Amino acid sequence: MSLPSFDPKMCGACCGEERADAAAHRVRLLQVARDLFHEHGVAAVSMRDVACAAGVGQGTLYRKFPSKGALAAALLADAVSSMEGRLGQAVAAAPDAPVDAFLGELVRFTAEHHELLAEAVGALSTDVYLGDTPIWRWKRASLVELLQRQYPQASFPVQRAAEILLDAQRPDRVAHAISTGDATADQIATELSEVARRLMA
Amino acid sequence: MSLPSFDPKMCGACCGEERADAAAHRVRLLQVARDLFHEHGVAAVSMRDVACAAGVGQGTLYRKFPSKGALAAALLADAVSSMEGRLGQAVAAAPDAPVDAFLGELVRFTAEHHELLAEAVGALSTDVYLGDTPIWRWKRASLVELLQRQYPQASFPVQRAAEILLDAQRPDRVAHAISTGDATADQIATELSEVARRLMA
DNA sequence: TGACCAAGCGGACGTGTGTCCGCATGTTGG
DNA sequence: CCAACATGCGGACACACGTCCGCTTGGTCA
Repeated sequence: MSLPSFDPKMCGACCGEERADAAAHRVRLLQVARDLFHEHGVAAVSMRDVACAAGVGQGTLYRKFPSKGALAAALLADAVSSMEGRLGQAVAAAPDAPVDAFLGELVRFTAEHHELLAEAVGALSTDVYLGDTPIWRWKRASLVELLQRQYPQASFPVQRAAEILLDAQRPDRVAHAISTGDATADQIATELSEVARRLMA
Repeated sequence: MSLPSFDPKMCGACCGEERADAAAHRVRLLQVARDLFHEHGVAAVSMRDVACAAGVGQGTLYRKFPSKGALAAALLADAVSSMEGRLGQAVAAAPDAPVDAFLGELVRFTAEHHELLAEAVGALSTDVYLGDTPIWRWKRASLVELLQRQYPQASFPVQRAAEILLDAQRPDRVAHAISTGDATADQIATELSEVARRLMA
């Protein structure tokens, strides 16, 4: 019984094969976007900036990444993959409290990548409700799995518990709390563990 | 000991007196915006549309309402005021379970005005974290008040409990759940009451 | 009543996201 | 090696939000 794994392809490429030069453009675009976002902040960098800095036209950029949110999601995909490793270790290190370990990793992840996360959810169409992003689904599935493992006899619906725990760490709120010194990532994670315990008791 | 009251002026007008014609423009703009939003949906109506339909220039519209979010907030202000009435009655009718009554009203409110709510929070600057809107502060203050009343000996921080309960009814999620038939407003409210009870127990 | 002035007005403008279509180029079969 | 063609490219374009500044007009005071 293992955690659901995250498929980066859900975020980046579309279907079909890419021409060799197109693939090169893709990696350069990701690289340039990562650098620019890191240097100036996500909100301050326009899609035009990214395209120019990479030496391609806007159309090319939008062909690879249909929106700024998709670009952010593609950048997040790497981070998620690397988190999966730490996550496995953390869960293995605390076999009787996997939820707490997971929430710890997740809050840190949220705090570190809150700008990209905000961009990734904010740019979706309004029919699909905003949280419904591949990364979010992966988080929820993992959390459901761990909640069931840690609280096998819970009397509260696990799906909803997972959603509540995820909504309680909205990127903007986490970032705000940490930047103003109201709380540290670890404090937030501990608090969420407590919420989980009370919900699932 | 009474609930905090919501001040509509926090959402609409700026300071100072308005010239007579300007006040007339304000009410016409609100009227026109309400109608257009109702007819075509908030997202499909541009600020230019509103200004044109009201027969004024964009500058005039933006003078009254500095952003589309502010316009949405001004429209919400009425709804909040009218909700305050029902809220008082609901709380009075259930003196020993005011939190549950409040959550019921709130979820219905969220479901009904989710488009305006999304617009009102989505259009804020990114320094201030997104939830920090007058309406949201009013909701949290009221909920804190009622939580303390219903659960005077809680062992969980009331502020955080209130925030969790509010984040758990994100407009997009509530609207999505209801429109797909996953849940009714009353079911969501009941579930949230249960969350409150478990958190505050 | 008339002149003065600040408050108000309106649309041109700047910047951002995302679309479109004619043109270039990598790829493949002969 | 060359031709033909699909894939990819790039920038002009459409449209949105929000700003700015010169002109207009309601209100007031002599």
